[in-house]
Amino acid sequence: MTNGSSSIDLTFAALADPTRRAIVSGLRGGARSVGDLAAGLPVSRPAVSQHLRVLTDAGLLSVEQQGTRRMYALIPQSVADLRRYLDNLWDDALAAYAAEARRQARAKTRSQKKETKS
Amino acid sequence: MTNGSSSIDLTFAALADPTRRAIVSGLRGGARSVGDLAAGLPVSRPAVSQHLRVLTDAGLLSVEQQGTRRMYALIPQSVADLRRYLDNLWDDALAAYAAEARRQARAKTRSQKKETKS
DNA sequence: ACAATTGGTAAGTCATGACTTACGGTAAGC
DNA sequence: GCTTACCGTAAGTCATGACTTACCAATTGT
Repeated sequence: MTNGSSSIDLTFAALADPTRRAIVSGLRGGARSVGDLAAGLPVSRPAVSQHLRVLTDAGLLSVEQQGTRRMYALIPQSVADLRRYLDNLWDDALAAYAAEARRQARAKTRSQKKETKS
Repeated sequence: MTNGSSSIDLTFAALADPTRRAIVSGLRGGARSVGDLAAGLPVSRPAVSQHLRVLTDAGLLSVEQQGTRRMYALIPQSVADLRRYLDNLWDDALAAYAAEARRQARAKTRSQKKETKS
């Protein structure tokens, strides 16, 4: 249990690329076809296909064949998983931060007593 | 307002690397020195220094010089920012998902009526 | 059957970045 | 003052991955 970053690993790697985050943002309004997505991006359609592959492998997108087109859509659950990962990080960081604040407060009090004494 | 990914961009890029996420995880319990962090990682100390630079530039970590050592700590606020980004993504994706579910339900109803009729 | 639309795959190029060793610089201890 | 501990930076190597063009497969409509 050193870290449970099996699927989280793929997710972060997928969202690291700006073009892929643009694709994800473009899918916030619902499912879209590959050509449709590529039309709004500064890269070629094959490049978009490759990005969609990465995002799908990471479990972020779902595909559905509709005639000759393939409709890609965001999977809300995957975003929820990422959120949970950050929630844990946030809780721990906050706790550590609070503990450190208390520690510094104690140290300050001690040094003040010391000054008063000397 | 096409996208507000100025700082979010650096954050995602920073967290894309597994070693850097390991560093962040190592800091969940509080501040630690460079050598201390490097001792628990499979890379050299200079490599850790470089990672710490990236994480600090992304606004994820803070540094504090203590004698000859430099203590790095997680900044909770940065994690909170990331969380907000995902919250927006999650809300939109959920709404689109729900809308799509309704659309499919309508389409199914129509096709069933059609079948009944024919 | 055939042409057109749509999109995935292959092969190759090129930039980015993660890592190493070597070095320099600063603060504590003798 | 000199050594020791700690750490950032420089320079160079090497793997990864993002992108391109070219090609191929599948579906739709005439």
